[in-house]
Amino acid sequence: MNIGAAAEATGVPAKTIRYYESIGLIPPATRAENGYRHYTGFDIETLKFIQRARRLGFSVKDVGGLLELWRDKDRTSASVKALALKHISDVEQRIRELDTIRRTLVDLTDRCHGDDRPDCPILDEFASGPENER
Amino acid sequence: MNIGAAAEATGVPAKTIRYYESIGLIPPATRAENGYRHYTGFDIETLKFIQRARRLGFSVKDVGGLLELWRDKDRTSASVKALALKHISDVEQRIRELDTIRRTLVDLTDRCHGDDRPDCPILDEFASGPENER
DNA sequence: CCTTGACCTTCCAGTTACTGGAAGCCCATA
DNA sequence: TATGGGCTTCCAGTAACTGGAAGGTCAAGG
Repeated sequence: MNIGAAAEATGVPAKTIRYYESIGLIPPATRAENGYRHYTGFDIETLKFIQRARRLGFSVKDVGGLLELWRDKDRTSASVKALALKHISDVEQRIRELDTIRRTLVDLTDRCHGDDRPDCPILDEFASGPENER
Repeated sequence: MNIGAAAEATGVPAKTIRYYESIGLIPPATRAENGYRHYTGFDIETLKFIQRARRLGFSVKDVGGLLELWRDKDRTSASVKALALKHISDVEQRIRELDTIRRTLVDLTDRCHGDDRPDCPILDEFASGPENER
C-alpha cells in the first residue's frame, strides 16, 4: 500500500502522514525498492487510531501518549481515563469561554440596528469598554 | 508614555504591541529622541479597542477591519453588524463541534472503569472505530 | 519508443498570534 | 560606578499542518 492508498484508507492526508512520520508520532515507514513508502494493515490501524483521537480534539502530543498506552498491554485503564478526563475538562473550559463570548456578542448585535446609519453599540463597546467596567 | 506604561495601561503586552506594529495593525509609534516608542492617549484608546475585540475572539485581521470601521465616520452599522454576526456564527459552530466532542468523551469515560486493569473502552474505540461505523 | 498523467520523493515556506531569548543601548539611583 | 530596569532589534519556536517547487517512477496509449 502506497501513501496515497493509505491516505484514502484512513482519511489522513498523505502530506499529514509524512508529517506524522517527521515528528516521530509514527515510526518511519518501510520503503519499496523505488523509495516509495509502504504501509501494512497494522500501519493503517495505527493511522486510523490517530485520526479518531485527533477528531476528538486530543493534541498530537496526547495522541502520542495514547498510542503508547495502546501498545502497552500492561497499562491501567486509570491512566487512559486520566488523560481523557483532563481533556474533557479542557474542552469544557473552552466551551464556557466561547459561550461567554457568544452571549456578549449576541447582546451587542441585538442592540445594533444594522442599517445604514453609522452609530453602533458594537464599536461603542470596543471603544469605551464594558458598561460595567470591573 | 513608553511602551511599558502603554502595556500596563491597556493590558496588551509590550511585545504584542511591537508585534501589532510590525504587522501593520497599528501605525508605527512616534519615537522619542532616544529611540523609545512614545504613546499618546489616542494610541492607548486604540490598543484598548483592539484588546476588547480580541477578547471577544475576533481575529487580528477582523480587528483590523473593525478599526477601519471605527475610524470611518461614514460607515454603516450594518457593515459592523455583518462582521459580528459572521463571528457569532463561527463561534456557535465551534461550540457545537466542541459539544459533540465533549459528549462522546463523557460517554467513553463513563464506560471506562478507570482502575488498574488494562481493558479500556476509550482505547477500544480509538482502535476499532465508533460502534455504529458509518 | 515516447509521451502524458498520476503518483511518489524531498525540502522550503506560509499559516495564526504571539512569546522567549540574545545582544546591546539608555537611564536613574545608591 | 555598578546595578537594575526598561528599551531596541532580530531570530527562533510554538501547533499542526498545508501549499508548492523540482524532480524521480510507473502504467497506459499511440
